Amino acid sequence: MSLFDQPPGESVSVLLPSGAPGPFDYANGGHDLKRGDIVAVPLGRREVLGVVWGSGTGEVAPERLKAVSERFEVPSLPPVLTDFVDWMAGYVIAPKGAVLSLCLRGGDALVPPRTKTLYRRGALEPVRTTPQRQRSLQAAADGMARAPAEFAELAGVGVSAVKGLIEAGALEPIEVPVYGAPPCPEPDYARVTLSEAQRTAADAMIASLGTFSATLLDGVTGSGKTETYFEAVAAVVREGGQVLILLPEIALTVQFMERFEARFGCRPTEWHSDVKSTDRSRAWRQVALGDARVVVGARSALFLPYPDLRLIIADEEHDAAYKQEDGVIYNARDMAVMRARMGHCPVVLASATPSLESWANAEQGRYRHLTLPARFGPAVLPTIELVDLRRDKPPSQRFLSPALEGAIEETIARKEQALLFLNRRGYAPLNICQSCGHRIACPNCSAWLVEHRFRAKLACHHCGFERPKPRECEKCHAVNAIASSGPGVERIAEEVMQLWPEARVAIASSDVLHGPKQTQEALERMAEGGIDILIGTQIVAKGHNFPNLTLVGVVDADLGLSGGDPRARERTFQLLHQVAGRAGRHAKPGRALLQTHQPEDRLMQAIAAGDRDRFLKLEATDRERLGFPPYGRFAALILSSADEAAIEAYADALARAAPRAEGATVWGPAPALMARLRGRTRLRFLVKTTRNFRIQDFVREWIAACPPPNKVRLAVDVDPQSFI
DNA sequence: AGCACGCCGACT
DNA sequence: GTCGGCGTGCTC
Repeated sequence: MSLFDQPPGESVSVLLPSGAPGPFDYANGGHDLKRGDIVAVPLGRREVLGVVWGSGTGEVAPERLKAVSERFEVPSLPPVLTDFVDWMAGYVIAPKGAVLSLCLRGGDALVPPRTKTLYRRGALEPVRTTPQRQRSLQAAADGMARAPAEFAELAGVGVSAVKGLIEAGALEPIEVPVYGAPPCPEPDYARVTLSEAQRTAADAMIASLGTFSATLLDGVTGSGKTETYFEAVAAVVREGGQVLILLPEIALTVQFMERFEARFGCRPTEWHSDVKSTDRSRAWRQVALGDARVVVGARSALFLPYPDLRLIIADEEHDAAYKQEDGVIYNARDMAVMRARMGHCPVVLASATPSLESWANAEQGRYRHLTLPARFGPAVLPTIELVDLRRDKPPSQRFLSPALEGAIEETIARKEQALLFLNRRGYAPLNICQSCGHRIACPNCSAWLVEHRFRAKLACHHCGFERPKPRECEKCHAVNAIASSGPGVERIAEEVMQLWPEARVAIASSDVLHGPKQTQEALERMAEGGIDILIGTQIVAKGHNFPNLTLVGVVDADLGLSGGDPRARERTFQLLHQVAGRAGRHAKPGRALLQTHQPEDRLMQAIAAGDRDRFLKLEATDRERLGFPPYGRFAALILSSADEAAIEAYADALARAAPRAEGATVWGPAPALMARLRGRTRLRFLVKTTRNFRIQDFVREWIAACPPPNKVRLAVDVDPQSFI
């Protein structure tokens, strides 16, 4: 696949990573080109980047072809990556160019790196020798290339003595890139003692190297999943291959890097959208050259040009953040499985609360299932209790039940820490006029405006619209009648500060903490005991270890339970499990209180009983009965337009054009989850098919029969997160 | 994606 | 009389 049959002088097909269609044919311009080569080509009156994709299609007459203008002096995209782009574009139903663009986010990696001149021992002997020259040549005897000043220092001579040897040709210059290979992780840097279960799991992963397989590494928080898969990482590094470790979000990388360094003696190559452009281009190049041995990154790290990838790990595989929701819509965890398959290497999916898909795959034997049962070290699992809000009611306009309030009181009296979890930013999610019932909504989106009292604003969490809180109702003009309804983290903080004025209280949400660095700092402050009561959104749910945290209170465990979306239930379970697991991770026993209106729901029962598998089994049974994933397949078509008439006309046409096929059902058009977003109307079709149905072919055929008009944007979401 | 071409409103 | 709004269409 890497070489063409054609002699030079023939045409090549070039894929453009822009929104332009393509690929386009070009004359090869005298360059020796093969698939994966990165080139510059003329397009219209511009010069754009492209990647050679194959031999010319011949669709355009040879005399009308323009020629490739330049072949960049960078490593080509490896065949496995170009093949992966082809496959993925077909799977997610996106233009190939759009998928290719994910592979070329290497900043300025295409500009050859700057070089510096170093010197090493040359062939010539100096005509005259002096003691200084002697010592300098001794220093150079090891053959290493160094800067003149380094030789001078090493030999204890002046720089001019070294310059003399350069002049005489005894030291010869070589050009080296300003940055060389990154430090290589040392497989045996730190001594690790693994439990028997960890050892068994690690050995199984190591034994699987060299061919494709998928493994679910399943272990409760603190069971030592990371140490376990680090053993497989070490094995690959020992053999000289590359490893990719995917994390669902960049906030987790900060802590992960330190952990990796403690185990391997140096930091891995980091890759995510927050990595600055110089570092990006360096990383891209080091990966392409095979010098970067271990890459830790978010979704986009999957598209780096690894020439020798031998292991992929997707940590926290259940995390919804693996799903890219705009541009090319894909789930990086699923794509990682296919990337591993195409690269003939194993993929390890790690989680304490596996996604139902991965769990079912493991149950059915498609994935290897490695379980780490016990908590590692002295800690015990927290006891989880349900607080029935129907009986244990908070006082009016308050949100902490007497039971939770009492537990917090005891905790801070013992000088221990409490975490209150509420996955809702701001002060109040809704503002209602008490006189007429009017609710203040976003003018651009179908969403209520959320009150942010610290900033004294009402804000839309979807488009960024902001306004001050009005004194007068815009509908009935009643004055001072707008009441805040429901709690956000700010409101819980207010309640906590009233109840315990002397306690040190902090809020952790994305409004307060800007970026991974600030988040890390705040969570370190918590870990060091600088906070008594932390009130946080899901930002606090993951990854961090708080030794003195013994109480977790979930203010509203029912959030995400209404609406009947099975995936939302699954996510609620994962989040509650994760957040409850924050309590008592060290020597002190922990306790979690979940405030709920539906303690009899099997989700709540399973959480309280710590019976994850029973929950998964029951949910799986439901999904199987309904033909929902993983027992069936979904694809969503999302139409959006600023023009109401245009979108409705197109939705009608699409509905009429829907192909009929045994095993496929089309629902819609229905208002999308956010029926209005940023001033655009959104409608959604949902295709549901049986498990082995070729859903992509169905959707492609449908769209081809009825392409969207100019004013309407159509996005296809294969395997959507939401089933309703 | 860019960038041109083209066909209608308010300006020196 | 033109300058410029952005809808439509093309780029090998």
